[in-house]
Amino acid sequence: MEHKEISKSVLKRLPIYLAYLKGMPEGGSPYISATALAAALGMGEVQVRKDLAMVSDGGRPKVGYLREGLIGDIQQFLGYDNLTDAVLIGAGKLGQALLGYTGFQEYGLNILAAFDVSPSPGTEGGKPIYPISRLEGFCRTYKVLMGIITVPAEHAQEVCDQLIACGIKAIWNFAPVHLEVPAGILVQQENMATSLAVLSMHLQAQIKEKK
Amino acid sequence: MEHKEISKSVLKRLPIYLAYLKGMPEGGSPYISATALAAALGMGEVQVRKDLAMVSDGGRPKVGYLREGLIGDIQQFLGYDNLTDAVLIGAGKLGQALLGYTGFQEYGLNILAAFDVSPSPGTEGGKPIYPISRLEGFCRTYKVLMGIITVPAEHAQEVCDQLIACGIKAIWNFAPVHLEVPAGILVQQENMATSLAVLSMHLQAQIKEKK
DNA sequence: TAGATTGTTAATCGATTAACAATC
DNA sequence: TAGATTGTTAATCGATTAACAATC
Repeated sequence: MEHKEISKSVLKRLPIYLAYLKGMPEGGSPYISATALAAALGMGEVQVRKDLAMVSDGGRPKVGYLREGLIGDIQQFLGYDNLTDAVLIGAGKLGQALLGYTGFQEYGLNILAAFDVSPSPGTEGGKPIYPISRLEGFCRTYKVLMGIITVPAEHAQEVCDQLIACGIKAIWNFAPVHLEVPAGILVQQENMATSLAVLSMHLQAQIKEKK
Repeated sequence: MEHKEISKSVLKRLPIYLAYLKGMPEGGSPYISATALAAALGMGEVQVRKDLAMVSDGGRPKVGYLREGLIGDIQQFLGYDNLTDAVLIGAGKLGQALLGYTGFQEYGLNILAAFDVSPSPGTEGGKPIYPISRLEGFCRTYKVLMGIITVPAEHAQEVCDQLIACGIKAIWNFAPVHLEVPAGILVQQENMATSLAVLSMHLQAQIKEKK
């Protein structure tokens, strides 16, 4: 299916559908309707239908989508069928957690190695940890396009600049700072504080209500 | 300042302003304007001004906001001035990373303890790890309202149900599954797959362009 | 004063939702 | 056929942006 223009909000919902579809119990019907998917995920029926129509044309009236086919279509759309190689900078607790997480393969992400200013020698989850001095050579050799930043906030910009100098085009930033980058480089900010703010407000409202 | 109705999108930007304001170098002007803040963060000038107006009335024409005062206003608005106690379920890599992260205090979050089905005895980052059997007693004793789920996807719903049974009102879920909860309970989904999707699409577009 | 900045009111934009026609 | 489901077109809603008046 040809890609139409797609909004960021649709893009963010696709992995949610994908996770649900993959997690469905085997043995049931091989079909799933947008209606059923919407109900299971607590989302709007029309929204789901529209989203699915954007990535797949396998929908059949009265029947719905073939589950397997839909999974394939979403994966292909998201580019999960060809793995993206990435490097991770900062092998602290969070960095190690990400390194050790085996689920990223399913999302098309393949972390090749980690880099750290003072790497405790050895590997983590089967992935090597190198000194940061070897970063550029590594990135050039393997033509790495994605970098994951898990260093403390105060070093994030510096690391970011290094990654860009190494030819990286997409950055997944877990440090709670805004990164300044040239045009053409995408920064995806993973901001825990943002999520916390939403939760915190909810609890405040709860507590107030109780009074 | 009295709280007006606030949209989720504003709520998500406030912590970003806060982080920047806190990280500003000392010694400069004690004032900061919405204009300057917008420029530094690469955001719309009017948007920032409107957001700030929502949480503070310390803005003075020609001068801007007193940095200290603005920090205080945002923190108060987000409820970061009184700590929220939380429990964490699932002391795997990710759970340990969160337990060990000292920065949450700044966001008003205080993780009291972690729980796990088979806890390796001892503590992590000064926080105790208990067997899950002690969860309910603990939550009741300390009147905990927030739970953080870092267990594998297949156990997330079960843990979620337990937390709710313990009186928890807000859940921060790191497992990549949709949680079914009764009304009045807030689930904040921390979905890495979502961020990855955005990055993945960007790289695909990049690669295509190159051809 | 002039100019930078604030806060507000109106216009635009985009995404979600509702209504409906098409299909098996 | 009747009914469930699809996909599309139009209406609504909300958030962002633009224009402007107010202030020090």
